[in-house]
Amino acid sequence: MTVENTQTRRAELLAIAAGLFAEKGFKNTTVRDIADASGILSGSLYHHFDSKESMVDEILSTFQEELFAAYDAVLAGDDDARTKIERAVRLSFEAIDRHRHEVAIFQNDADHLGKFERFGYLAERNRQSREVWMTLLTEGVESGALRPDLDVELTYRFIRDTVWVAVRWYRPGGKLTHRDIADQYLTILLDGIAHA
Amino acid sequence: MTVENTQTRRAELLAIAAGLFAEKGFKNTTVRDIADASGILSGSLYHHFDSKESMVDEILSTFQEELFAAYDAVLAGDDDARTKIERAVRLSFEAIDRHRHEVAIFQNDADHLGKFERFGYLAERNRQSREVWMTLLTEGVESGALRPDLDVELTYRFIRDTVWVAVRWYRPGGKLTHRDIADQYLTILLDGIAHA
DNA sequence: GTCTATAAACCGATAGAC
DNA sequence: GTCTATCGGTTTATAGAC
Repeated sequence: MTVENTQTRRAELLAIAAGLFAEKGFKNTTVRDIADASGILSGSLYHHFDSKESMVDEILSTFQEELFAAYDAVLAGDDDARTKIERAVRLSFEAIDRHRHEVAIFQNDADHLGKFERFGYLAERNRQSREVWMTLLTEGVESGALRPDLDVELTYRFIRDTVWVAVRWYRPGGKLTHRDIADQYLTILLDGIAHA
Repeated sequence: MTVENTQTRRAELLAIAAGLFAEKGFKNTTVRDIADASGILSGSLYHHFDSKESMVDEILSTFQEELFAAYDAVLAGDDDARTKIERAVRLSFEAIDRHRHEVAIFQNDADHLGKFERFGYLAERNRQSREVWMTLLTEGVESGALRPDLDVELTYRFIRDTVWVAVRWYRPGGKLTHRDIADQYLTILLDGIAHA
């Protein structure tokens, strides 16, 4: 088998594993589940990967690398504060659309996995995410785009939670695109649901 | 042992189990974990409960009964639409404060448990919750309290998600009380974060 | 009401044939 | 690259002594 096909097979297996991890949880997914879904036996998986842990490791680290590169691009841009916040929110919903398995795994299992040394980068990424949002929100308040009496820390948690938790019900190909949902969420977040 | 003490012991064991289920997840908590934390051996737990499943069943059903009685009281009241929405939100944060283990278990494990017949009432409670919020929001739009162009279905999901997901970081005795958090969340939800 | 002891099933992972 | 076969450990749950 060529190098290309080997890497393709590896990616295929990881995609199958990601779907199962997202659906059932990491601990609740057995290597036999992954092997069954892949049409091979459990022992054969160990030709491709060291362990079940190394599979979820590769899934999460690859995703996080791509996600944070996108956040960095927003931060480095020269848009005003409000536009940057909008871009960061839209980017997150796009990640849910394109990588919903990875987002779901991160949401459901990162806390537990993060306790092990091997997954220390997950906690580091959490800090990095907090820094991105706190920077954007503080800039927003200082520039007058956001209400001056805002509790920035609480607002950060509010945005983080509301955005990522949408992975629980969002399905690509549904009535609303990820762009529609981002629009609606931004309207509520910025202007509220009360009648003006 | 008296009936009172027997029931007290049962409640003690359930409280210990709830804490572990909330922290590590239902599947990831072993009966040995529960027994260890209770100061007895795993076999002894089966004198009190049929199975691990029946423990989480009792924990969740008891909590849901109390929670939905509270929602019903809000619906049955004669407050205006906006006040009812505020009361329902505050009530949810109070539930997170008083029953955070139960809320966490519901958030993390209800989807998976709900697939089994025994836990069919979880899906039924979800429908009931949706009905409560859809009623409140529709009433809010029709009375002019909420923006007329609101996507009610999406707003329902937004509120549901944002409220319950707070159980991930809220800890009683922290800097902010559950009342403080409800106030801030309602301000953001109703009026947004943008500068007027 | 708790303990001792253990059954029966399931889990992650390995060794070696093909 | 996959299969056969299996090891060692863990899990839920049970039976019976105390």
